[in-house]
Amino acid sequence: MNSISELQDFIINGHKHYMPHISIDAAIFGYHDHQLKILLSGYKALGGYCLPGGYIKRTETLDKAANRIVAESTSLTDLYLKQYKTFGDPDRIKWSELDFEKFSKEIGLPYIKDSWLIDQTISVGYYALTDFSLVTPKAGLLSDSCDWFNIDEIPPLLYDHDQMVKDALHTLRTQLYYYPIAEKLLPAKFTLTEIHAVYETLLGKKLDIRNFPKKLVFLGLIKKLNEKRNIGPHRAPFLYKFDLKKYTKALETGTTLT
Amino acid sequence: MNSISELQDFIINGHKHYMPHISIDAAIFGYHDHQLKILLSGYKALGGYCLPGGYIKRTETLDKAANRIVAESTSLTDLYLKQYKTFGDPDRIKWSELDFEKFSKEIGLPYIKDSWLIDQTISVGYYALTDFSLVTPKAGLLSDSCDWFNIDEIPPLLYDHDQMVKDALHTLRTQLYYYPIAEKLLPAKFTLTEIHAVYETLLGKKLDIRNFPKKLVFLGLIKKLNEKRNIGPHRAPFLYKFDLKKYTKALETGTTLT
DNA sequence: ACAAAAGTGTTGAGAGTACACCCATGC
DNA sequence: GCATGGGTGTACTCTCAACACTTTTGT
Repeated sequence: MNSISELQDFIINGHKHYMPHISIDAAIFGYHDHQLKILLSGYKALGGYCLPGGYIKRTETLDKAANRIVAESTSLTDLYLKQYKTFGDPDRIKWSELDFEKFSKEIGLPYIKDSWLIDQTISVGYYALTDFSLVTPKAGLLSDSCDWFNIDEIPPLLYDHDQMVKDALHTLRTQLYYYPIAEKLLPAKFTLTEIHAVYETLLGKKLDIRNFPKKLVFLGLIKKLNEKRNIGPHRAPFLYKFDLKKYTKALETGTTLT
Repeated sequence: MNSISELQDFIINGHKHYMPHISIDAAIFGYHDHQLKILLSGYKALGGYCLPGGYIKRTETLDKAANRIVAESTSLTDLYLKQYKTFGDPDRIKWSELDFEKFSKEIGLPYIKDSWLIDQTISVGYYALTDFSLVTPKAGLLSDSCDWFNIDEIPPLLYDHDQMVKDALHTLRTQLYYYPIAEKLLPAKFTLTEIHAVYETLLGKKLDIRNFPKKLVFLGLIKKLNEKRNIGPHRAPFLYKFDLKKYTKALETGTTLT
């Protein structure tokens, strides 16, 4: 947690710089070596975990805000963040004055009436994917911790964040063949075995190793290079790279139907 | 436009019932007899057209708010409204105090300082499809008119609403084979010719009449019935109906990939 | 019998799926 | 020469796209 004075300023003056009632929550998935994790922020005062989130500055686009918010909990700056859904049920976040008073006490601040943080909040959901071994999570302004959790060992989350994770994962899996989501997970040049492991782990199922490269090359996602990597005692595998030109072209035209 | 007192109350007290900084804008597409239109609200004071929109009550879910807002400009209550994207660039709506003062003057109201309507607004985009011959558009609280426009005769819209329409239409077209979007356009039992015309018009291109029914039946969207309709001097066509069970099943499982 | 609309069948090309064996390398 | 991991090819099925003629019905 940051300094008390910084926090106090945020609570008192935040509405001058941030828009009230609207937040961004980010489902950051982390892959490494056959493992899929997700980044969760812990809030002692609230007694639970959430997706890392934050408010939108009045000068920012949504995408920029999402990037900044993620950078604040990960120090990552070039993620491929994608908006997937906006959540706005009136009971999704129930911060009453009472809760806020309690919260203020917990974090050792005087209770400030009519804070801009009170009241319901609509949240724009973003997701991204990164290599969790390269990330040192850090707590945000309001949160006490930020850590990687295995995707199938997620504790029950606060508010509607369970649903957010579920929707984000579903979107991620659906879009894995159409957007360069996995690009940040792999080195610029990678082997089939590596990307195969990524896709199997993300989708949570086995993919036939013989059909897999055919499909990806056919879709234009990856390109075979004329280089091999030396991996010691075994046959040297060919290297591949993402072919982002084709991705973006496909994005513009959209799905076409006869 | 509604009564001045109602409007004044909305401007002064709206923030008690509605959330500031967040709106919903709806791209309502209308089909009838080979024509595709879109519903636009006219604002004299702003000198232009927008998608019909509104604010979210503090007690509503987003979906409910979208339905209410649409009902306010169409009297339609059972649309299949779908959230497609949230728009939040800081310069997308530039209502400064000055603009608002001018607007107040135009509509014949005293200028109210620090209105909750000032300031930037993030907007959640929804779209839907209906039969425009069944709809009598009506102006909303703030707008002066509401009318159907042919899809290729849309005037340049205010703010970023051109982009909103473009994105909505793209989403609509992409999802036409996977969600029951067109269901409200056709009677419960319809002929191939009818649904064929709908799909051609919505997608803006010719669809081979011989392949078309094969595809729709294969996807499980429609089901052939054992009935015909008498259409006078011609061969009686078979009737079909939407098979919503399969739709919803497909929705839950999501796109699965090998 | 004719005008108007409905309906249908085949073929070739390309993508998806399932399946099992050989290759290269370092020790 | 063997252990380890890398890499590929074929056959079947299914979907997609392109294409034009026959059937029904009322007048």
